[in-house]
Amino acid sequence: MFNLFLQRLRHATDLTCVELEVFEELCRQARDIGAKKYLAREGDEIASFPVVLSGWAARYQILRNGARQITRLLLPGDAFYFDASPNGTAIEEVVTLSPCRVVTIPYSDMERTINRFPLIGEAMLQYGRMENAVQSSWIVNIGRRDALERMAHLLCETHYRLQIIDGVKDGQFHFPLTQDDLADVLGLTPVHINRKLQQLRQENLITLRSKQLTIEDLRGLQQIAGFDSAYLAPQTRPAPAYERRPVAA
Amino acid sequence: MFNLFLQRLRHATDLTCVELEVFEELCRQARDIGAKKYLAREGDEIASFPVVLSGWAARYQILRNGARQITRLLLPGDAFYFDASPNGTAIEEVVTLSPCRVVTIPYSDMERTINRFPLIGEAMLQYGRMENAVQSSWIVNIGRRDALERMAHLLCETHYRLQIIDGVKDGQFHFPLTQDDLADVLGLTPVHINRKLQQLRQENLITLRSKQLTIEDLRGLQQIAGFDSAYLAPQTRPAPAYERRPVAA
DNA sequence: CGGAACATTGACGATAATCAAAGCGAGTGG
DNA sequence: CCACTCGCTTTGATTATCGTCAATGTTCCG
Repeated sequence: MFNLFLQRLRHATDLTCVELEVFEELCRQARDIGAKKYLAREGDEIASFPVVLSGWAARYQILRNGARQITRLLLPGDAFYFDASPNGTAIEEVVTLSPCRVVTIPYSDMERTINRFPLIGEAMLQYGRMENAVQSSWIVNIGRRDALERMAHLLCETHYRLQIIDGVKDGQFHFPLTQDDLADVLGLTPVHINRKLQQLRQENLITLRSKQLTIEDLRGLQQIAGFDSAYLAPQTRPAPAYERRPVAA
Repeated sequence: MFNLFLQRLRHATDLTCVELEVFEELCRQARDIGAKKYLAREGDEIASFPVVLSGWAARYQILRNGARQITRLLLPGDAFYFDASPNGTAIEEVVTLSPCRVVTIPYSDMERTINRFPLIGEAMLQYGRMENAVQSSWIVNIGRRDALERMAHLLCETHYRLQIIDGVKDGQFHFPLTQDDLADVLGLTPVHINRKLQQLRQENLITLRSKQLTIEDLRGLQQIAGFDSAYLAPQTRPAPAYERRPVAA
């Protein structure tokens, strides 16, 4: 199986086949995990570097009143806690939204690989920046777009991110989120999600049946969402020396 | 003047006086900037490392319809584009919300300092993680809290972040945001902000006059907000080797 | 076949947005 | 020193988006 985390990284920087193969090696023992499995509980120590190789997961927080807000979608190739410190404490939990294959890479292996292939380290920084950009765009999305625009924007973003890892065929892809999940991503209620989905369908923008999503009119969706993929695109210029930190062995 | 960026970093990791002094050196030529100055325009190249030494600024995005969403508040000691690549392109603009003192540190100086004092590099990683945690919490805040809770949470967060840099005296601090600014932080309208502020005042939780904010009842505010400062606290454990990347000279 | 999870529908209610006008306050210029 | 202005805040009336509640369908899966 091709390593999707690397493919994400590869989107950011040119990695050679050698580097890809080495990294592949790290992912020997991926394990399968079912849907709705809770993979980290609040307060757990982050002792390694888990990556989703296939399937979808989500990071979320729960409020006192039981409300849930999903703060990131983890698509195939995404790291659980890229933004967190190893040895740190998880303040956000992760749940799988579909059956997943997950690798847990020991930090020591990570280190070694980055040492041998600095480009991988650089690609990881790039990947981290993309994650940040997505976080910002979610704030804008939830803060300033109405329900329909929000949905449309999320679909455009997801479509784009899946394309990077060849997860889209003819504008069609696997979309395992329930309407409850969608509600918790977009800060709305399931009922409202339902109605807005119907609206998107009626306007022939999307088809969504049995977790299979087809973007019928990408332009139209992007138009509604005001979607501009610039924030998801990698920075083309090479990072300066001080960011290319080789890892101490 | 004491370097507030370093004080932020210092909150994360123990830095010695020597390190502080060296960094101080970098900030010789800070410059004063008035309120409502736009410090980066969309598409500008990020050619150096600007830091707010005093005053407040904000990173934001503008939508087609003219709506603005602020995605981060830059308090004294915060870096403009910590999450972005040097040589990258700014997709978010920055505006000062009060008169500011800003230093623009050349990346070369940055590099040199981090090389000499790896702890500073480590502290910067820690700082970056805190920024990410704040971003996540904003998503939760805007997505799942009602107007009053949102306001309360923002005030708690800001209060906490200012405390770190000794910016609070007796629960009182300078709060330069207009109600329009607040609206663009919290994803609401100015009119609604006004009404909710009055509510907080009536319940004797805060006093806000001529940009001076007093937290009259911190417990009460935290209670309303469901505020837990854990996400803002530094990770106590040392970072593992692979994150302590010394910078190549 | 039966049950559970998920999707859909309708009626109603609440929070927040919109529109528009009036008040306030600090700084400016005559 | 006072009137004037401009930006900001406050207020009221009305509207709309979205939430809530509850019931009914549908799909999936053992």
